[in-house]
Parts: sequence; structure tokens; C-alpha cells
Amino acid sequence: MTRRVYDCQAGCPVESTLQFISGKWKSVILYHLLKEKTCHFGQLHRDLKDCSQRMLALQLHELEQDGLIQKNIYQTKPLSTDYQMTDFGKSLEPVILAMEKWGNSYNQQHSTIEEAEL
Amino acid sequence: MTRRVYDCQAGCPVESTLQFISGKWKSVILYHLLKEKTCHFGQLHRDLKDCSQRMLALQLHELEQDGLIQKNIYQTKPLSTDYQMTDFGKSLEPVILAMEKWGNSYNQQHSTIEEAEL
DNA sequence: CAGAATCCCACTCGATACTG
DNA sequence: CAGTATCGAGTGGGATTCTG
Repeated sequence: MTRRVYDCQAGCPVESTLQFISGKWKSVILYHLLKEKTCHFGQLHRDLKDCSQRMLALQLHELEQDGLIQKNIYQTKPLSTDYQMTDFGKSLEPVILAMEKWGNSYNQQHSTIEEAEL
Repeated sequence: MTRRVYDCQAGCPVESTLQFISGKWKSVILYHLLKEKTCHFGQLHRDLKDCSQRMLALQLHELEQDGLIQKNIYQTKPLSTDYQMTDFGKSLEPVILAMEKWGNSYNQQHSTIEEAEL
């Protein structure tokens, strides 16, 4: 993996997982790739509005180095690239989907509360 | 929640989840609390070897403010406190357990490879 | 023991400009 | 379009010290 941020305790499984997905935007990128199968750089850049171009490139690069995603370059003009999950990346699907499920549930409850407050 | 780091897109469920667990040590703390039900500050400090006392206090405070964990203070001498998950915090169990499962699987494969390399 | 306060350096990360 | 290079402000976070 690119950077080891956590190692409180050799073998802590949660830390092992975090080594791969703890980057600022990694989980979100993986989520988009999981849903859309293939994404162009520009598309991700539009979707992740608050992620700068530089950050996006960095995160994608780390994900690629960690073997979670694969980059394909097409020598068209202008240049075009896209990204997709590797099999290793896809193995993280349960983690990402668990996050999605919890987030959906939270968003529902939260919007209900907001409506009640109006 | 204490800080909103992500909001690329209103309603992205993964981002909603990350707002709560994206802190540097939060997932690990939640994992420990999930497994051990109740933890004293010192115990967590020992378990998360590479998390400074200051960081641990900060993360615990944010988790408490977000309503994921509950803090209990005992006016003994010397002072003692412990932490446990709230019901809201427990709702994140599937996410944490998914991380644990993936991490265990990864660790197994990784140790096998290391053995093969010896 | 459990934490708050202060200090301060290293690094993160956004903005901008440039390249193939 | 899909990045890389450079720079500078802001902040994360460790070390240390102090309190109840």
C-alpha cells in the first residue's frame, strides 16, 4: 500500500482495511466505480465536486498502486482515460456497500427530521 | 457531526457515513468498543499504540459529540472514565464488521505470502 | 488516571499555471 | 481532456506540561 498510517497493533483487521481505504476520497471513488463500472477522469471530477483535480489524481494514483483500480489510457485526441475496479478492488464491495446502506438509512432519517422542523 | 469534510454531492450515502467515521482513529476505536463493550481511556491508549493521548482524546470527543459513543465518569480517586457505544453507534456495526472481515481475509493471505517468501 | 492547554514543525492540500 | 509542477497558507498532530 502507498502509505501506512495505522499500525497500532500488528494484525488489527480494521487497520489493515483502513490502510487501503482511509484516503480522503478513496471510499467515494470506489463507490462511484462500483456503481458505474467505468469512469473517466472528468466524470469523477464532476461527481466529486469538492475534490480538487490534484487530489483526485493523487487518490486515483494511490488506488492504482494499491491494486484496487485499473487505469486504461486511450491515445485518442484529446487524450482519454478511464478507471475500473480490479478483482482485488471488488473484494472491498461489502465494505463500501455497508457504508452505502448506513448512509442511505441515515439520510432518510435526517431528511425526515428536517421536514418535521419546517 | 463535528466536521463535514465531504460533500461532493448532496445525499451521497458513502459521504454521509464518512462524515462520522472518517476521523483518523475513529473506526478503530469503534471496533474496539464493539468487541470489548466497555473501554477505559488508558486501555484504549494502550491498544492504539500509535495514537497519541491528545489524538485519542480528540477522537473520543468527536465520537461523543456525534452521538456514537457515551462517556461515563466515575468520581473515584484517581479519576476513572469509560466509554461504550450508544445505540446509534451500534448501528454502524455492519460497517465495522465488514472492515474486520475484509482485514482478516487480507491478513491471512498476506501472512501466507510472507511465509512463502521465507 | 484522564484529559486540557500550549507550542510549533511538517506536511496536506487548494489555487494556479503549464504540458502532451 | 487528463493530468503534472510549483508555491504558499493552513492545519494536523506530536511532545510536553499542567490540573482535578
